[in-house]
Amino acid sequence: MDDKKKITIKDVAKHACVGLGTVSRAINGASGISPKTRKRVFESIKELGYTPDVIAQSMRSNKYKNIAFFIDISNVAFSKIAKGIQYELDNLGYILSLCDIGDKNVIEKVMTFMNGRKFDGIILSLPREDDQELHQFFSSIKIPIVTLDRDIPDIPAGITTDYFSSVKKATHYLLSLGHKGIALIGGSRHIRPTRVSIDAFQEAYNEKSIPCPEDLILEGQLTSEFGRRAIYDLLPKIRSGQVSAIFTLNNQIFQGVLHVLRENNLEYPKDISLITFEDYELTQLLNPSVTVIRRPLLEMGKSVSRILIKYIEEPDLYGKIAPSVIPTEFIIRDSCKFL
Amino acid sequence: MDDKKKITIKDVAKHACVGLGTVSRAINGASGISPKTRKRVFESIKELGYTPDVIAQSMRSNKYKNIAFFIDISNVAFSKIAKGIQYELDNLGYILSLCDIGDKNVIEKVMTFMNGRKFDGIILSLPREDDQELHQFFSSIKIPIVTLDRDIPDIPAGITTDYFSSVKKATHYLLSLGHKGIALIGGSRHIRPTRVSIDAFQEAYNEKSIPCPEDLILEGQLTSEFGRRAIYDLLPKIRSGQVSAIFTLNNQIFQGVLHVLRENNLEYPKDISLITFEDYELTQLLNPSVTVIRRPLLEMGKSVSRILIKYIEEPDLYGKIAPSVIPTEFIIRDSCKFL
DNA sequence: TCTTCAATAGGAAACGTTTCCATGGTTTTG
DNA sequence: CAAAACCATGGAAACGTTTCCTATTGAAGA
Repeated sequence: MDDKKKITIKDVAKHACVGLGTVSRAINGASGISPKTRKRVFESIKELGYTPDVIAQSMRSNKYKNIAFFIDISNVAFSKIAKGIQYELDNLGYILSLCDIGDKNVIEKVMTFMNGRKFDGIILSLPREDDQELHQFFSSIKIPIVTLDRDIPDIPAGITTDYFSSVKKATHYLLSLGHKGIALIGGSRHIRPTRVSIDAFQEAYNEKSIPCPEDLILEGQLTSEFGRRAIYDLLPKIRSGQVSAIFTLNNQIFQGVLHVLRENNLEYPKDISLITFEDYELTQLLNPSVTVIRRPLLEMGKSVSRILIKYIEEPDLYGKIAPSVIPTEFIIRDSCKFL
Repeated sequence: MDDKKKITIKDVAKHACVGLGTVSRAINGASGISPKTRKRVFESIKELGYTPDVIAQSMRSNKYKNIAFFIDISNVAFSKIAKGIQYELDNLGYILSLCDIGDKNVIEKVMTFMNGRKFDGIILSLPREDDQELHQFFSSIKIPIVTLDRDIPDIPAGITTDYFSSVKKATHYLLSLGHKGIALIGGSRHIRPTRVSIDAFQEAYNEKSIPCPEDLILEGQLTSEFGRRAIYDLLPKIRSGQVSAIFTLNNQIFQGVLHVLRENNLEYPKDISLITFEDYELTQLLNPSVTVIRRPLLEMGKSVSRILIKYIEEPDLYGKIAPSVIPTEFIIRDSCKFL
């Protein structure tokens, strides 16, 4: 009935007997308006049931209250990170728009997604750090961008997870159990988590003055396929006792490894010791349970959002805030045996 | 340098020596423009590197190319469904905006999320179907809404998963193995998947003329806490042999159950047989592997998106398209024993 | 050849805000 | 007490489109 016409700022102005600008100032909490008038305006707003039109607001102000998030949805970490991001953005009054870059043609996906759209900021978790085309594309965008655990030139990191200390601790743990032949299966050095983990792995060996078996550091992709292939190649060395432990750097690789071990009737920790990244239902409920490095995924999501929003609201700070360093945790369970 | 000013439709018009309306018509593929002119306009667009301003377009056209998706992010099904939705929306030129309603205050979350925002449509996966407040809120919204596997008055279902036949098949399977005391642990009857599953469960018993043990149908929430509590109460009956199989209706309940079984040194399938909903890394990699009912999550996401977009683009059809019926699959693995 | 009609084109108005500028009133200052 | 400074206020202009109305053109019909 009475909602046949949309209520606009003009109606509010008329109802409160003030000018357009005054209503706008009241809404935006701007200065240059007396408390008395502001109160009157809010009364009219309430009485008329007025809600600002966000599109019209965006049009004038170039603020969209909208954040784009690029990530590989297939990673188990995704859900919890997304939950953290959504939680925090909601608190701060922003919307989360999601783009999956789990499949091959990342640049194409990114470009069609961004095409003509308006966002206030971007959270980026790219599958590799050295893609020139992508780097160029994102450099050409003039809004705040932060990475989630990636080192990309010209794009500040929102958060940075401290893999180094836990990986070193985990490696020391294996060495102290008597393992010498530890195979490390990860992504590529072009991605921060893997790169840092490899460095820590090597340093752990060095600190114990044990030569690090470089040929057991297997770089590939963070997929179960790569996990399967890698472990398959290792089977002879496992059987000969040359390799007695496997350290996988993400859940997908871990799952691939586990599959092949099963197929070959190899049991852990009897035949092989296991450590992996990412603590989730699988590592907890497997029997025996699996020793892991845990990242606080929810907190990572919240943290990265907070930094991005700060950059958006204070553009002068852009790139000047040190990324939050997120601690990790080494959790010993039952998947490694004493040699 | 030359990008100090934004290129607008006016610049294109000037460059192509045509009027504003003509450029607009060209962009939107509208009629009333000759092929020759259209070509010239497109040349200018390309030459100037013009991209339409989506905000200004939205302002005039009331189209936003933006879909809101409400779901409990903590459910394992979420990732794959989201992947399917994002994939399809991307194809159709829409953006996916995500809102987590996994925590308690659903209505509050929904309202702050929607507050003043503009979407073309909504995909809804509510934690219960009988929340009056929510129902009222969504009824007051005048854009297309579809549910994901929920029966909610006045809101058409986008898809509907066929639980009935697989649950019946699964129950028959257990009965044929000699199990009589099967405990069914699910959510509440106020949610379609659980309701349909209970019906199928009962019918399976009836078809075999075996009295259905109504007291073993446990309704609660789809959480691991409820799973723990339910199984805990069942322990005496398991030990006495009164209950020999457990059928859990979602992954979170299943995980809770598994935890308690472990804590009590009960092994499956030796001490208890298990069947659960949702096929994922855990059910595949557990040893023994777990017999499951699988839903094609990716396809569910794609399907529901397609229907929603159809409703958006042809408003006359709203509510008139029968929801896609999504089949499920019963996969027998090693978690049930022959009594 | 003149009239009619359809197709194409141009551009003003409108969408609902924010921002800026001008105005008038009040307070401060010397 | 006059001048200066300040503040609240109203409203026009602008943001970049789409839509509608009007004008022009050329073809078809008589």
